[in-house]
Amino acid sequence: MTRPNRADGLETRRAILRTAADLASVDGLEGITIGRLATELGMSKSGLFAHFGSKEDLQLATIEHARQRYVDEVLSPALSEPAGIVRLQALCESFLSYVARDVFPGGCFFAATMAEYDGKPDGPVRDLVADCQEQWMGTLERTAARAREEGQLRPGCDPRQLAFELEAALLAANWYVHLHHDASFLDRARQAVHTRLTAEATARGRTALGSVRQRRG
Amino acid sequence: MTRPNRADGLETRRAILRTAADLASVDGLEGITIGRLATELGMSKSGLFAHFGSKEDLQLATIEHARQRYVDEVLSPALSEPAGIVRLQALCESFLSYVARDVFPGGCFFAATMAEYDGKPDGPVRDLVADCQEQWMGTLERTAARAREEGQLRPGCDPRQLAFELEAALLAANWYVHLHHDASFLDRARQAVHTRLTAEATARGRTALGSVRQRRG
DNA sequence: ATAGTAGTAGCACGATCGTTCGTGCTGTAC
DNA sequence: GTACAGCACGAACGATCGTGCTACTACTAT
Repeated sequence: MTRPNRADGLETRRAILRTAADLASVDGLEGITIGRLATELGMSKSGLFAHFGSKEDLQLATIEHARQRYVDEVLSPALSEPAGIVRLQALCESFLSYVARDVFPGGCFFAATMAEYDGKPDGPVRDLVADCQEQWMGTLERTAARAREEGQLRPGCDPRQLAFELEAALLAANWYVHLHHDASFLDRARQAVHTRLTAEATARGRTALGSVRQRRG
Repeated sequence: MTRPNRADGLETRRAILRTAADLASVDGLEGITIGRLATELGMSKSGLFAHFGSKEDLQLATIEHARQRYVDEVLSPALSEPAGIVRLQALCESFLSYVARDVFPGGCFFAATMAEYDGKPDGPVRDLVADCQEQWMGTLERTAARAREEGQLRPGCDPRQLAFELEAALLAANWYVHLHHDASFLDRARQAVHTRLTAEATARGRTALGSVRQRRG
């Protein structure tokens, strides 16, 4: 049995947040309970609670933890691809892979929390959730805009509209995969992304996408 | 003050379910509380509870009530349009209108409950929610299939894929309208539906869609 | 060796959860 | 007029909620 060390606090805190994020992806951020969380981690309610000033603080910290996990699992891999349409495609595929890999047990953490808070009145938690969502959509949009600048997308293409439609397919896949226990919805989303991208792509854009596919195939 | 009549039971039950569905669209079906519901309706917890054998029964009844409202507000209006691509378009527009009209205060009831239960283990409530979702997607799919039979959609068009992509746009609009308090996402979805339908439509299909648009001015 | 600090546990609080029970009122049926 | 069914109520149950307060332990710094 390891005794608590000087630096165990941060370690414990991390473990709490990891478990909290996992639980929240299933039961929602409001569904998290200090008691359940403590039981899950084999510690006392009060011991756990002492790491946070309030449940709201815990929720906010959980979101930040999940954001970091999202960056590591979805954003970072895709950012190694060249900016433009290839990266845009990579972002979509990265998200679908993240869903397929069950990075969070209940599906995408942010999809779950967005759905949980979208009808609720404003508040710190809701605001942070909305901010995360906005940031992700912004990434898609900026990547699409860059692709258009590179001449890979039609000049008339609306980056925000394209981001909206891509994100819609990704979100729908996330829901249906879990709701119907059917991973084939990931391929439906891939199909949708492919259709949408090639429809908006210029010849140069299609070439860029094609060369990636060849490099991988 | 009205005294209870012989038939007041059903009336009260209906009022309970109406309020329960409204609350659930905001806070989720698990977020419903007998106490809050009773307070909201100005009656006692026990009096309310007596109408249902358990909270789960209340949840199931709430879903059935919401399903009826959905039929009235979304399905029925669209079913007066001629079968095929016109009806498919009408179903999408009907859904967007239903979101815009705030039929449920927290956005689409079924989007909210689907998101709430998609990561949870099976159970009667989850199963019913999944069934509702499947039925709606099935309606979109069958309508698309019919449109293809009518020669309004390309022979190579996959009705289920099309239904998935349309539904994705509708769902995304539902989330973002409320999350960002920005009704313009409804137009984003309209744009997506239009793009998708015209891309899959034959000349005959486009004519059918066009004549409707003209008829409406 | 001593004081101080970080981390955890124990215990208790008021509130609220879903649920049960007994009671009373009202309108209908005999 | 009396019995009954339908409906709602208040009180109370054990459980769990978020949140404090106190005490103990292990480590660090002096």
